[in-house]
Amino acid sequence: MTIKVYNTLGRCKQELVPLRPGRIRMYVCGPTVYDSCHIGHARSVVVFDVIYRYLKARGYDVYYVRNFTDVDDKIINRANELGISCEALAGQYIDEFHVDMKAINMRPPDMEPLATGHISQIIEIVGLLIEKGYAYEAQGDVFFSVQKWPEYGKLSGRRLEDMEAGARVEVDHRKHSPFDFVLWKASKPGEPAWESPWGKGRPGWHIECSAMSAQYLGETFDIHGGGKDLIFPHHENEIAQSEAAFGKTSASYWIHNGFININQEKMSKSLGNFLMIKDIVKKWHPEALRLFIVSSHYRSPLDYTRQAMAEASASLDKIYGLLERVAHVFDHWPPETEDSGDHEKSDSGTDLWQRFCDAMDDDFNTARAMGLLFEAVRSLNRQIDEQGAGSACLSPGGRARIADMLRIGDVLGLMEDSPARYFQMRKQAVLDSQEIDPEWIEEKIRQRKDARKAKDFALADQIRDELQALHITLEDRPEGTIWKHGDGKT
RNA sequence: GGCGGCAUAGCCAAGUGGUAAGGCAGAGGCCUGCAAAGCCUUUAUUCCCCGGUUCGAAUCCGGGUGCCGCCUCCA
Repeated sequence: MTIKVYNTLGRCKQELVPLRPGRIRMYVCGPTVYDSCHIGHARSVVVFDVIYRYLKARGYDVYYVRNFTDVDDKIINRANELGISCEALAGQYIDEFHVDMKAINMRPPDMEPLATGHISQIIEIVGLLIEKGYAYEAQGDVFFSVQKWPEYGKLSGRRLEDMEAGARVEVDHRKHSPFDFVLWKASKPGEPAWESPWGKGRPGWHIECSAMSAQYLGETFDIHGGGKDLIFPHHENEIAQSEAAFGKTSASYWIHNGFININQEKMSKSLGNFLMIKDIVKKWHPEALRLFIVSSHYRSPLDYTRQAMAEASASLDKIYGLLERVAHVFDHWPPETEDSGDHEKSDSGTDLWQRFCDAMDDDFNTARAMGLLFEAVRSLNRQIDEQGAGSACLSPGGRARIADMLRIGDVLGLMEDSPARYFQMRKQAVLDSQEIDPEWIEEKIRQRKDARKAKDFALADQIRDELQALHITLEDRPEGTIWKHGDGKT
């Protein structure tokens, strides 16, 4: 079984062949830390988190690096506006980023380097590029000369001539070509600055990634990822400078995730429709956000709407509803499911994990994987129905299927809560949003129970309707009545 | 102007040559005092349009239409 990935470099699916068997080195462009993380960051970060988890689940030794860009124009501008130092601003948003990542169940990368921690490596690469004739200095700035690099444009599929024909191009007469980009920037007074052979300055945007990826993963590594928008110019420039400096291939596979729109509009400052991760997780379970993201293919555009999130949330309820039944059957969570180990087909034939791998091997097709997951949910619900409540065990096939489901959850970052905790959280959200005392609900349930006992169904139904209007749904179970969050329909 | 992508049921979304996954919503049924949850059945003779290739196309080719992204900071 081989994994196929869509490589932006070449624009086709290719077999994933690691540079060294069994080992994968991947680098993903992290955020520029000058503001809070929005849902677009969430998608990128979730997509690569799932890829990371999957490769590990498939037995690869993975080393995953995601950087922070902690020096650039936006940070400087913002810090000046706020009257604080760049370090303080960056530090604040790095901390916030970590809080957000934890909230959405991200596995931390193996390394999270800072651009400012790698100035000497950056200076070294810039020097190398000048030495080799790919870069030139002009009044303290150092530019990369795109005309000296014949392969410039190979990632984004652009040709210099085409771009020059139509693009709006800044006029900087020191540049040999309008598309030359800055490797090292002379600092203005008050800006962060480091000593360099070209005077006091700071790194350009792209060079940091060349320096950090080379340092932690080697000059050639396996996977380089990021958002689609980074293809040009960021990754195009990065690939040019890295390959020119080191004289070898940079990354084998370039993976780019698609964008998220909000109600079919691009997120933008002017529309004021930026959705921050910290706000989303206040309203929804973090796994609902993850499920929303993995429900479509990572390269497709994704439209965020309230309804789409509500559907993702309902889907998650369905999954946890099954887990709750499983917990009840086993009287235990997590259930004691003897892991089927090599996951060969058991008697009743669970090849769920294998089919999941088939989907994921095809360019990380998580949408197809979700279909499999829901089929498994249905089949397990059916099995539990057929056995009847109180039955203490599930067939070996059922147990293996549950084990597979949880294993899939480990990859997608779903089903990581216990069902009890999950529904408790959902209930708590109802209580908090309406300032309801749970004891009051219990009292209502007792009143309804008495009414039902007395066959006063009119009263019983009236109580239930009253609760339903408050988004509280009752379920009469053999062992008694429980309540769950509901949609408020009466 | 250049480069690239997308168009599948009411909505979301898989499916790259062999006869349309899955979720939500809807309808009917089982269960229930009635519900809820769960299960079962059902909902696209058809995949934007027009041609072509093929025994066979949502899938390949040509043309058209409509959306969208990038080319400037952006995940």
